[in-house]
Amino acid sequence: MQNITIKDIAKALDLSYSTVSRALKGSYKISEPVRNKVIAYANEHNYRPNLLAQSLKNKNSRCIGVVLCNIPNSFFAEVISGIESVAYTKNYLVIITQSHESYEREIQALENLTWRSIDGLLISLSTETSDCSHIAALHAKGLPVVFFDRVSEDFKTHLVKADNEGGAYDLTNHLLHQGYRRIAQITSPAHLSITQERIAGYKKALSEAGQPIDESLIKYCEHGGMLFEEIETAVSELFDSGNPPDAIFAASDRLTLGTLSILKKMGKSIPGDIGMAGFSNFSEPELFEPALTTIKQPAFEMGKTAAELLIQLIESKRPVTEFEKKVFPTELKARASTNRKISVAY
Amino acid sequence: MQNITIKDIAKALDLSYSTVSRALKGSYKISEPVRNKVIAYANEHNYRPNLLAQSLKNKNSRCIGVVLCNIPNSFFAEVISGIESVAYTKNYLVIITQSHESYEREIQALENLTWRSIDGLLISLSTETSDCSHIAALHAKGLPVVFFDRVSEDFKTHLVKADNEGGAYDLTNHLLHQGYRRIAQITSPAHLSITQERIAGYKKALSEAGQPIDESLIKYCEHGGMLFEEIETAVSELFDSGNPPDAIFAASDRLTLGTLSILKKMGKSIPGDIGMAGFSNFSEPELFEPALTTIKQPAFEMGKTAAELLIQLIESKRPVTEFEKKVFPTELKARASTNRKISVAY
DNA sequence: TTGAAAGCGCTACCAC
DNA sequence: GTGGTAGCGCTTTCAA
Repeated sequence: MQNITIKDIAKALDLSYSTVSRALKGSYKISEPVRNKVIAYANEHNYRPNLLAQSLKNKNSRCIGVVLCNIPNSFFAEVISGIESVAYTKNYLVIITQSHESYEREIQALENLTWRSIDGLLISLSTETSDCSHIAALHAKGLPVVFFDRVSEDFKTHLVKADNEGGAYDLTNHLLHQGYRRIAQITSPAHLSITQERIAGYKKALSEAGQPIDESLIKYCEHGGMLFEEIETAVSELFDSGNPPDAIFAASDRLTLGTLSILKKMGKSIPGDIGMAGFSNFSEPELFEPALTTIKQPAFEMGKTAAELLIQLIESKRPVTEFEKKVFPTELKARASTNRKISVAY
Repeated sequence: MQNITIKDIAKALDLSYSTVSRALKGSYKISEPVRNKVIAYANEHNYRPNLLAQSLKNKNSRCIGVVLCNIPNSFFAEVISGIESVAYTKNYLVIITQSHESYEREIQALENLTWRSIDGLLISLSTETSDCSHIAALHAKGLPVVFFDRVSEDFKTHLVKADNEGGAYDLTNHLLHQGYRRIAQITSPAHLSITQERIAGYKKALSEAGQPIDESLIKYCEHGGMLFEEIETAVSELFDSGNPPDAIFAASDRLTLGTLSILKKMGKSIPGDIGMAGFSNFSEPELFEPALTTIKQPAFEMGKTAAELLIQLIESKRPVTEFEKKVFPTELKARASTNRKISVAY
């Protein structure tokens, strides 16, 4: 497992360590022939600088840390691909850690990452996180941070998110156009930015259509659907109320699949008895029964942009003072689950 | 971003570096009072050893590298969770890299990982990989390696896999019991261990049932379904032959979803026109139309075991000479997609 | 243009 | 038990 080192090259070529080091870095203060000789030898013997030693010396690691709720989630899995695509070309390593929607584990993940010395952080907050002081502390110490998806507006840094309000607005409008009137939203905890935005878009569409807003139709899942039971509770509360909804709009990937699963178990006919749609990045929503109407976020692009902004921050010579807030449009794909016209009883 | 170091502690407590270092490691050669004093001071000032420095010195990194085809795949996503669950408790960091089913990228990923100094490697081969000399080189240099899922039998090391033959056998048997007779298999490239095993199980079941084996019913997808077109080609070849199948068995997650999608696009009635089932770890296969019969692998357990075996290898004092081959049973879940009795025309 | 040497933070060997 | 010191591989002053 041992690689050739600068010392080996120096010895072989009868040069000093520093000369070799400089030649390898392409310093101008080295004569052509020496530089060429060193580089040739290095290539020939497959020299690779020891990153650990470099990092120790330079106090950087060429690693970026990612904290998100969980990998199997199709939205985040795509985001990761986006992040990796740029990290790969810029020669950064991506270290992914999962918070599993727990504030505790988010803190642990962060500690672990900083302990391992990362050059920058990409984070999407866990559903439990309302206090961001653990992140603020790192940010204050100078760690570059970029938020994506579930962001905090309290930081002077870049933000990457989807147009959650627009997506929720589009989806609610679509449901209204299909003739649904009592539209429920099953959503994440109220303190999350994404929740607030998705509710705002929903209310905006209802208001514009002259529809009443019934707060009892909005069900918050405190663990973002990590606990299947909380989705079950939300759904049964909706149906057990005297005035059940005629459509459900689920505000995240997990909530969407969970709700669909519960509705089917209850024997509800979709889209006849009830319309069903939600935010989801699952790759094949048309395979579901019924094919699922979704709001899709450009997850790959979001990951890509977040990573680009972060690396820009990391590599910037002078302190950055202008920060961007990138908002990506979402895409509504109407399918059978909200289409009363092709409704089939089964 | 600066943490307190051993030197700071030594200075503050008027001790030597080495004493502090030893006290922190809980060495027996340190007097109680000194040790306690050091530990108290360290805790109070939130001392964290610099891992980079430790790694440089000890020539280990407490990182394990993982190479797999791609993260969004539900099987691998679960495997990752399993790996992380043990890495987390053993205090290892998991670095995941994707080969995207490309031999080239697998080599690059491996180079990147070793350059970053990992203590051990968990790998599932890409579909393109038939020559394992890149891995053999690292293994020969002393890097602990554990194969999972798509393994190579050419190494003296631990292997973790599913009972692919048993799973394929069970599924084929199930199809036979449902009355299907011309059962096709859409599968990965022939050189992969998983392919060979899944075909063996399939053939065994057919033979035992006295059914003929028709090689033209086995379709290999050279890229494991990464290219949607190769699945389309496979399916259309099956149907365009004079003698089409009455059931299809897809041998991986991606192939299963791809095939289902194509059959639906073709307007085939499942399970009436054709039965459909496959290997898949997708979390909600009952949401599909029709609910999908699957062979599920214990992905989490497999990841967990692979990581445990790897860490055992890494931490073993003496050279390990006895290697394990862990084979995990698969689970057949029969659902509507292979059930002719509840077949519905639509 | 090149070389010597210090030091990043840590561990381990050798004295005492 | 404790302290001094060398060295992991690299970069970077400072001299020459």
